[in-house]
Amino acid sequence: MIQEVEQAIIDAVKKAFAVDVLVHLTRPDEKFGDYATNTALQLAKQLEDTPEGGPRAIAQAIVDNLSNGVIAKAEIAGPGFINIWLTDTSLAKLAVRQPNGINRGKIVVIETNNPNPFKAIHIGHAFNAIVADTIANLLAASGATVHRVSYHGDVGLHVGKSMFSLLKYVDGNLNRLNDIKSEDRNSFMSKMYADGSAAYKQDTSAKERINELAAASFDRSDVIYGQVYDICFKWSFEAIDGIMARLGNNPIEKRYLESQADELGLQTVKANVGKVFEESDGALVFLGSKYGVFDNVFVSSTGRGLYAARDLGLMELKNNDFHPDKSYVVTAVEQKDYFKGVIKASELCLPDLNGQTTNISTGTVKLSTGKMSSRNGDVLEISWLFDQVTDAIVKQGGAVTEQIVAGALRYEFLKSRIGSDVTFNVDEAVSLQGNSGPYLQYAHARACSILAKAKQTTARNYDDNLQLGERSLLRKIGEFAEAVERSINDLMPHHMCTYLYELAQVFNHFYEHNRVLGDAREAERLQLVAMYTHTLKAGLNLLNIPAPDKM
RNA sequence: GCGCCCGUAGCUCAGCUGGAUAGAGCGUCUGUCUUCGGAACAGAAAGUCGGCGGUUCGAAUCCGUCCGGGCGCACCA
Repeated sequence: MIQEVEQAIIDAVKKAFAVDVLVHLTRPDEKFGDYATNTALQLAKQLEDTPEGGPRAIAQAIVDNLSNGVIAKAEIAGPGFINIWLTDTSLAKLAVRQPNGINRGKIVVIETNNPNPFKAIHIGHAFNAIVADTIANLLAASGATVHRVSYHGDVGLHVGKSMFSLLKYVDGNLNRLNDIKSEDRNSFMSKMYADGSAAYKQDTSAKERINELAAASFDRSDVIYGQVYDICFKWSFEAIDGIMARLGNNPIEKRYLESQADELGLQTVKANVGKVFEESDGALVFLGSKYGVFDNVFVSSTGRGLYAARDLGLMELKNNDFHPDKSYVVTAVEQKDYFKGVIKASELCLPDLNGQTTNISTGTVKLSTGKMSSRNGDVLEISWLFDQVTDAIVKQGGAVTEQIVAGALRYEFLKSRIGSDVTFNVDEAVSLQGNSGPYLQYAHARACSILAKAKQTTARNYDDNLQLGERSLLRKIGEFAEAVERSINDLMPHHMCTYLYELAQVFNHFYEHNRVLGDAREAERLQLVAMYTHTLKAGLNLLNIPAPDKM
C-alpha cells in the first residue's frame, strides 16, 4: 500500500517533469491526511528551472498527474506538502499488513540478563534485562532465529569481597546460612558485598585477605569456602531466574559463566602476544589507543585472565555454540568504550568473528537521590520495586496480578529511548494512569469485554463509508506494521510503546463517542474493535507485556 | 587533560535521514457519570527547544563555539 502510493507519486513526477525522485512518505497529523510527502519541496531544489509559483505549483502538477486506485484524495498544503488520503478499503488492507521480515534466515544470539551472583539484583539489572529481552523479541519479529543467553561473573574480586563477609558471618557453621529466609537472601547478599567492599577499601590486611579469597574463587579447594560458595551460588541463580520470570522475560537457552570463558580467552590472548597484545609491566595489554579506543589490560601480571580476556573467550564460546550472524550484548553505558576495545581486539585476533558482536548500551539508571552503587549498598532492590507497584494497585482498588505488576514495570522501563540516562522516579514507575502499562492493559480488557458481550461476529467489508471516529481508529491500527519496522530498524522498543499508547488513546476516544453494541453500525464497529484488540495484543506481546482479557 | 553522551513545559520524557501551529504523561485548574468496564474522556494554563553564531527558501533536528551536567580512560567486573 505504501509502495503503491510512493509509486503513484514517482509516476506523477515523471509525467509532469520527466525526472526521477526519491519519495519519502510520512505519517502526518490526522487532519493532514493518512500520508504526506515533501517531494515538491525537494523537487524545487532539484529542478533546474523551477516553475512559476514555486513548490506549490510543483505540488499541483504532481497532484494533477496522480492516478491510483488506493488514493481517495490529495491536497496541497503549507509551503508545498502533498497530503494524501487513502480509500477506506485501502486503509482496511493496511490494517492487516504484516511487518517486513528483514532478518529472515539470520541467526542471532543475545544476552538477555547478566546480574552477577554474590551481589544483589537491583533495578539497573532489571532495566537491562527488560530492554535486552524486548530487543530479542524485535529481532525475532524481523524473522531472525534468536538464541537468548546469559552471562555472569562467578569468579574474581567481587566474589572475594562477598566471601570475605560471608565466611566471617558463617564462622565455620553453615547453619547460620540456612537460617536466612529465602525472601531475605537478596538483601543479605547485598549487605555482604557492601561490607566486603568497605573492608577492601579501609583495611589493608582485609584487602590482602580478599585478594586471596578472590583467587580462591577459581579452584574453591577449601572445604568451607566451597560449601559457602555453592550455597550462595545456588541462591543467586534461584533469585536471578525467579526475578527474570517475574519481569516477564523469556527464559534463556544457555547460561555462560566467566569461569567457563576464562581458559579460552586466556589462550587467545597468549596466542596473540606480539601481534595484538603486548607485554607491559608483566601484564598483557591491548594498546587500543592505536585504534581510537583506550589501552586495556587483558591478562594481569599474575597471569590471570581479566574481564576483557573472558569476554573474548565468551565470544568464541557463543560462536562455537550458535554460529550466529549477529551477537548482541546489552550493557550499561559505562561499558561502552570498554566494549569498543574488546570488539576491536577480537577483530584482530579472531577475524572469523568480524562484525558479529554489537554492544548496545542503556543509560545509567539514576535515583532522584543520586547514582546507584552496589559497592555502597546504595541500590534499589528489585523486590522492593515489585512491592511498590503492588501497593499502588491495591490503592487503586484493583486486583493485584503478576501480569499487571510486570506490565507496569516493563512499560516504564521501555517507554523512553534507550541510550540516554534514566532518572528513576518511583512514583511514576508505579503510576497506573496515563502513559503506563496498566493503561494499555485496561484499554485491552475493556475492548475485550465488548467482544465478549457481542452476539454477532459478522465480518464486514468497509465500502468507503466509514464514519469519522471509525476511520480514525482504522487509520491508527494501520500504522502498526510501520511502528514495528521502525522499532526493528533502530532496535528501539520505545517506538512501539509510543505507538501502542497512541493507539489506545484513539480507541478510548472512539469508545467514549461511539456506541458499539446495539448501534445500527454494530457489525462494522465490532469488527473494528476486534482488529484493535488483536493489534494491541500483538504489540504488547512484542514487549512481553501480558494483555489480559479482564482485570 | 583526552574521548563519548546529554541539556525540549514545574517534573519525567517523545519528536532528531531539516519541513506545516514543537507533542504526551504526571502535577495544577475546569468540565463529563440513568449508556458497552471512570485504571476513562473533554478542555485550560504552562515552552527564548541551555546561550551565541553559521549553513538553508526553511533548524529542536545539521555544523561551529561557549555554558551546565553525566560517563569512560591499565592489572575491578
